[in-house]
Amino acid sequence: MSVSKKGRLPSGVIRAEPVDERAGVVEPGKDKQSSPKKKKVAKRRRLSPSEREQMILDGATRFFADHGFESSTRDLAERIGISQALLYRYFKNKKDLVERVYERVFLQRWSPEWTKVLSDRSESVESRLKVFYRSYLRAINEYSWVRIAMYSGLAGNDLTMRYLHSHVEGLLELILEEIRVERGGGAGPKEPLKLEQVWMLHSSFIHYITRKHVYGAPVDEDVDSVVDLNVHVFLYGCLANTLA
Amino acid sequence: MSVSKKGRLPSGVIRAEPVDERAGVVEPGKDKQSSPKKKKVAKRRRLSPSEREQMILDGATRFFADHGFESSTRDLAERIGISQALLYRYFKNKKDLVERVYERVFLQRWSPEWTKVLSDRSESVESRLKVFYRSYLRAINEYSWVRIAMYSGLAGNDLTMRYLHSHVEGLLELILEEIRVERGGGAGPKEPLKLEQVWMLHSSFIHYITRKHVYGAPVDEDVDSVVDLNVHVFLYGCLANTLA
DNA sequence: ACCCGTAATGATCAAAAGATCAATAAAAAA
DNA sequence: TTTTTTATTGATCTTTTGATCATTACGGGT
Repeated sequence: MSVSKKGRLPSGVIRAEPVDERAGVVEPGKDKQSSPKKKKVAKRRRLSPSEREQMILDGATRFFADHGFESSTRDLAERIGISQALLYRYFKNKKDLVERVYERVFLQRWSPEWTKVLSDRSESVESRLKVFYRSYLRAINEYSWVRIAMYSGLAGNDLTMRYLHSHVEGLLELILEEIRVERGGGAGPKEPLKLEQVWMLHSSFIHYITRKHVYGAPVDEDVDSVVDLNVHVFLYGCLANTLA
Repeated sequence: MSVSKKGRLPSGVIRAEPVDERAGVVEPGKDKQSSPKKKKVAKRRRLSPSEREQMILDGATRFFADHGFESSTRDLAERIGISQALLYRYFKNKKDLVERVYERVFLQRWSPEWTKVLSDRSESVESRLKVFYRSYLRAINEYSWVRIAMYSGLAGNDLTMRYLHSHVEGLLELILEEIRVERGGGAGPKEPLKLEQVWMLHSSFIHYITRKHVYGAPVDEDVDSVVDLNVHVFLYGCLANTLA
């Protein structure tokens, strides 16, 4: 199943981050013929290896986010505006390119600040959670991230899954602990708060960006207010549940 | 990128519903040779067209859920235990087969009861929500459903997205209305409950099954208690938020 | 303006994958 | 049993796709 030349995006998906095709290639005065057919006659451009590599990674990230990692290198090359052969000068093979895209998308997007924010007991847990999730969503509420995370999850990519899990789970355990501490020695808890409950809050945000970027659904675009509301509802719900 | 013969499942994914390979083919007395190599020498079996079609659809559903719709018809045929050519006797082409899988997975799994349950004002909203979500999860908390929904969402399948959306959104609006009614003329609401809030509850369940079936993460397996807890937390959280 | 190193490409190959069809062989009909 | 029907398959065709390489031509250095 190949990707047709035009209409590359799945119909129905609202592109959250429009990116012009042939990203990076500027090409000012190019009107040889007014192209009766849509034949690309782009003149060959030489870039420094590092520039070209970045351009390819950018294009590949977006392209794979759109169509998944099973799409062909030919379509990818066309999308970037280079020859297919060139891909293999910069990447050993397709698998290698895919790995690089994974890294690029995931490993760069984690802020060590988050642990600090969540641990800062001079602020209320509610406040900390709001700050954290605003920041967290600013980091991951992005077309390529969401879709590639989903594609790689479905593909069972070990690196991705291990990464997503250990890291996220760590934060959630921290959150759990902080809530417990703030509840403190109050009236005896009816039930101890469980990790699965913290997942409830987290899930609401993950699925929020999934609806937006995977299902192309219309969502409340005011991310911050969604964060504040969900955190608030969650905390007070927990209060009602864990206290007598 | 083909699917290797052994180890078809993405490593790391915990199969929630183990299904034996070559589903449906029983083959009682088949010990011609004790197969020095894993060469399939299965004797040719004739089934009625309807039986065979079902078998193919079953196999395809599971197979595509595992590996996505880009996987080859050859691997699919091998998995089912038939020749690749046979697929094309029952389905015009691959696209056609995929469509049938979509239908099978989605269109059959909606219960008209849900609207009734949610509308029954002789019960509390909390009780109704718990009953509904227990039933809803029993319907969709299933490996094939979750993964195919995700694959088709990523692919931008129109049918799927329209289906998921209009249907689900309808239920959520109903829930929203019922909560508003139950809140009724109490102390003036601080803020009117918004649909995005109901999504918070819904999301927690969707992501719960996504963690399980897409990311292969360990989750609290007691679905009913997760439902009860999340519904409870959500409702009391809303109460705190919408009432003065 | 002219080299020349190398970025970039077109041509090409082999394997994979969708699709077709004549030949085969179960199972029902005779 | 023999015949008939048609479900099933192996062989094969075409297209797609990952990957390679000799050739081309851009642009910095002189």
